[in-house]
Amino acid sequence: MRGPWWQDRLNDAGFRLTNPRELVLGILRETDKHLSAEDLYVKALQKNPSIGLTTVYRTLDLFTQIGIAQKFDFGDGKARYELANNPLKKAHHHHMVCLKCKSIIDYSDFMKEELELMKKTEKALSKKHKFKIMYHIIHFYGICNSCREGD
Amino acid sequence: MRGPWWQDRLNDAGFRLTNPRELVLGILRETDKHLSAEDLYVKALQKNPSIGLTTVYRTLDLFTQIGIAQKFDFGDGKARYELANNPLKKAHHHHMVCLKCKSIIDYSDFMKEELELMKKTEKALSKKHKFKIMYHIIHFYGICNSCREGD
DNA sequence: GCCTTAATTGATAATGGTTATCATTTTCAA
DNA sequence: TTGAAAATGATAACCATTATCAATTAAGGC
Repeated sequence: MRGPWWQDRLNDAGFRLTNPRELVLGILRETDKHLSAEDLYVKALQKNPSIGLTTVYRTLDLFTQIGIAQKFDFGDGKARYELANNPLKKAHHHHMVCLKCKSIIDYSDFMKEELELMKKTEKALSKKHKFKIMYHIIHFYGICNSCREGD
Repeated sequence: MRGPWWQDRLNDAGFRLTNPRELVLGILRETDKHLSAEDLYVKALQKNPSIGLTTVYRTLDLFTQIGIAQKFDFGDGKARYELANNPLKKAHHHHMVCLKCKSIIDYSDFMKEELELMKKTEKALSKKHKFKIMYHIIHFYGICNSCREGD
């Protein structure tokens, strides 16, 4: 019997869909933001006061490795996570990060062209390096408008 | 009087080209690897035993903000740095990162198409969001060949 | 050159996100 | 039901990075 895609993904990779994992997954599915491990832990506590921070970290790491979630680093010292196929998110998007204030802007311009190119590249790289690619990330780094004015 | 590009970049941004900065820059220019702050510090110590780790961090941050260097996070807990225009490096390249062992593969396939697309995107985003873009990053995340076999 | 002021530096301590450890609990299959 | 393996959670430890602050250095005006 096949379940929802994330369950299949877990099972196929040889892992169990446990309560804590389901909980974290549920939170990821409900938001359209980039949540940190701490963010997720706090939200998880509200639904299950016995969950541990370590488990949240472990779960996020697992999700990332099997392609359920994506891990981001925006340079502010803590990692952020997003569900890979988030129904609430604009289908596919990327990020612009301010090197000063670490603010993040999502954008989704030129996605069609970009997706094509990425798909092509991904295919070639997978083959060439025998690499199982889970996801890709594109970041533009620079200085945002308000930080420039502050000079 | 204009000096080399990095000096101009510093001056134009209102900063001085000091000894520690010149030292860090020299090390970045001599390598084709992704060095961590610690790596750079150790190398710097050999040439100037009085340099401080804090200064290395500060210098790298400064270089990143004014576009002399690029900062990378490959998920192993420490940031890496590369010179923006490194004569030793393959002109333009990107990275594939293993989510398990954190190994990094540089690649430079499809660079022509990619550069075109990025340039176009960059232009549009800069204008739309009044964002001064210093550099972009493309990462493919997945599981490398040897980590897959280890399953 | 000398002086003034601001920029820069470096030693140290503190911060804080993440991971290691390990005993306990849960899950799945026999 | 039962036993082995997987998963969990509390705690301690780790370690990259940043804050602090007194000391040093650089640049421009005189």
